[in-house]
Amino acid sequence: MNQDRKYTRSQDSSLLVRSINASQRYMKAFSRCIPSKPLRPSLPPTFYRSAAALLLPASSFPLPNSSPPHSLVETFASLCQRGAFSDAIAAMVSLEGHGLRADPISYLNLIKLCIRNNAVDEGRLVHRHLSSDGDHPKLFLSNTLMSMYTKFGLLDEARQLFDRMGERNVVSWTTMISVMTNLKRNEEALRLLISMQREGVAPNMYTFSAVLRACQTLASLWSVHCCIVKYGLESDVFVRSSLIDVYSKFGDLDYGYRVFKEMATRDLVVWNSIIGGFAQGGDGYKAINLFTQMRRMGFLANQGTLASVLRACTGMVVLEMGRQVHVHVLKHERDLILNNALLDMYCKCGSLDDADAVFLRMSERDVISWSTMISGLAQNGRSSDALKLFDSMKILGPKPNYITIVGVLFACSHAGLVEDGWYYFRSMKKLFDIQPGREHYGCMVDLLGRAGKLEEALKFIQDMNFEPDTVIWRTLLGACRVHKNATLAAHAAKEILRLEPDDEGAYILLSNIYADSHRWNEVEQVRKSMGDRRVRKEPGRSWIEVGKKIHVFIVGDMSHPQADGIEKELSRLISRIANIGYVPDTDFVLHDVGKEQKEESLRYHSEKLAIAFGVLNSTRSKPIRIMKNLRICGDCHTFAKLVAKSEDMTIIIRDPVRFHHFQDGACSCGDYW
DNA sequence: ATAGGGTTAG
Repeated sequence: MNQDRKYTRSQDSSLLVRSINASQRYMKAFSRCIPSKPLRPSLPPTFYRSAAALLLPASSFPLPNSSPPHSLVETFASLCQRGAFSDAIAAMVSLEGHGLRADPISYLNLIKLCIRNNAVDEGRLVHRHLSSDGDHPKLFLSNTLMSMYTKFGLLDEARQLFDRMGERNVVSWTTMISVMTNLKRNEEALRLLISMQREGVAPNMYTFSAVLRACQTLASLWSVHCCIVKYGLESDVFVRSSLIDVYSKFGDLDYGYRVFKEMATRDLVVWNSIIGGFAQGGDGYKAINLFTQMRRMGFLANQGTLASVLRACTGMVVLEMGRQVHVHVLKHERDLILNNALLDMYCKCGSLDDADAVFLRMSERDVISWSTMISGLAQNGRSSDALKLFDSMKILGPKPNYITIVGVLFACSHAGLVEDGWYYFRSMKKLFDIQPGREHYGCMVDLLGRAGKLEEALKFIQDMNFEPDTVIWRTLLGACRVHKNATLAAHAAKEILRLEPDDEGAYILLSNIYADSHRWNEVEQVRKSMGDRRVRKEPGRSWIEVGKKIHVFIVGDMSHPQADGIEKELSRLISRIANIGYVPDTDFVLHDVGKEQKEESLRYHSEKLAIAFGVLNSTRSKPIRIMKNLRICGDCHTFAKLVAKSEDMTIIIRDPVRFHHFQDGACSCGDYW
C-alpha cells in the first residue's frame, strides 16, 4: 500500500484577494448622493465650515464647494445603511477631518460592517473616531465595539474598553462574561456575575446562558441555578439548553432530562443538548430513542444532532445503526467534525475498511481525524499500519498533539516495538513540543510490561514525577497476569485496592494469585475484606446486533426468548471445540466453589451466550460482532478463538478498551489484553 | 448591542 499516495493533504485554496480603491469608489458614490433635504439640520453650515477649516490639514477629502457639509454626514449614513463598507470608512475619515459626527445608528451599521468584513484595522479606526472628541461613545456603541473586538479575538482590547467605559449595562457585562467563558477563565466569569449584581445590574437570560458554561463544580451550578430561578428566567429556551448541557456534563443526566421534560417549547438546540448529554454520558440507547422522538416531532437533524447520534452508536458499538446514520451524514459531506465522528464510529465498531474509506474521502483532515485513525488501527490490532500512518502524518499532516502520541505509543506497545516506543516517549517533547503526561506513562508501562520487562516497568512507575493511578497499576497487573509474576501482581492489586477499595477485579485476581500459591490465609483475608466492603459486582454484559435489534445478555441470565436454542448451541459448540483442545479454564472464577460449579458459571458468561446466539443467527458471510462492558476473561477468549476456527468464521469482540478479531484460531490482540 | 448544542485517549 502506498501510504504517500493514499494520504495526501487536502488542498487549501482559500486565497483572499482584495483590491479596493476606497477613495475612488467613494468619489463616485459621493457624486451620486446629492441630498434633497438635510438629515439633521442642527448647526448652521457656516459653523461646520469654520470648524472644518481648523481641522482641514488632516482631511484627504476636500468638500466640493457647492455641497453643504451636512450632506457628507448624510452620504455617510446612506453608505453605512447600504453596506458600502470601504466607501463608508473613507467617508468617516473625511467626517473626522472636518470635525463632524454622524448619528449613532450609522456607526452601529458601520461597526457591523467591520465585523462582517473581518476588517480589524477599520474597526479600530471607527473606535478611535468615536472616542476622538474625548467623550465616551454612547453606551450601546461601546457595547457593539466590545463585541466587535471579541469577534476579532482581540480580547485584551475588549477588556480594556470594558474597564474604561463610563457606564455599563447588562449587555456590557454579558459580553465580558462570554469572553471569560470562551477563554475557560471560569472563575473570572462567575466573579463578574457577582460584580455586576453588586453594581446594581440585573443579569438576564443572555447572561445566564453564557455564565452557565463557566460552572465547573456541581455546587457552583446549583448556586447559579438558584439565581436563575430567583430572577424568573428558568423557562427561557437558551437558559434551559445550557442547564441541560451543564447538568449532563456533570453526569447528572436525570436532572438534565427533568429540565428537558418540563419544557413546554423546545427547539433543535434543546434536542441536541439532551441527545448530546446522553450520548456523551454513555447512555447511547436513550440518546437514540430521543433522536427518534425528535424526528417524530418534525425536527430535522443537523450536523450537531448527527455527531451526537454517531457518538451514541460508537458508544454502543452498533455498526448497522451507525451505517444508517452515515446515510444522513452524506448531506453534510464537507463537515469536518461530522466526518471525524463517522471515522471514530467505524474504528470503534471494528470496521476498518469503512473507516479507511471515510478517511480517504474526507476533503479536509485535522489532527483529530489523523489521531482517530491512528488509534483506531492500533486498537484493532493493526499497529504497524498505525505507525505507517503516523509517518505520513509527520510529512503531510497537521502537527500531532497529546492524544496523537497516546495512540502512537499504544501502537508501539501492541506491536512490541519497545525501542520505537522509548524513542517517541523520550523525544516527544523535542519533536512535537508535547510534555509526556499520565496517559503516555501508562502506555510505557504497557510497553514494558507486555515485553515482559516487569521490574523495569515497576521502576518506571516509581520514577514517575506524579502519583501512579489505578489505570497504571491495572496495566502492570495485566502484564503480571500474562507473564505470571505473582509477587508483583499482588503488589499492583494492593495498590489498586488502596486507591479504589471496591475494585472487584483486583480482589478476584489477588485472591486467585494467593490461591495459586496455596496461601489460604491470605485468600481468606481477601474474601473477608471483600465481604466487609460489600463490593458491588458489576454483572458482565454482552450485546449483539441481529435483525436491526440489539440483544443483551447478562451473565447467567437465560431469559432471552431463544434461550433453549442458545443452550443447545452452547453445548454443541463446547463439545466441538473440546475436540480441538478446549478445557474450561476455571482460573477466572473466584476460588470459593467446587470445580464443577466453576465450569457451570463459566459456561454462562455473557459473551459465551452472545457468541452462541450470534453463531445461531449468523449467515457465516459477515463477522459476528459482540460488545462487552467488562474485559473478556481468558476462558472466553480461548472459547472465541476455537469457535472461530471450528465454525470457520470471524468473531469480533470489543471490550471497553480494545478489539479482539478472532479468526482461524488466533486473536488480533496476540493473547495480550 | 449580549446567549445555548457536535469529533480524538484513558
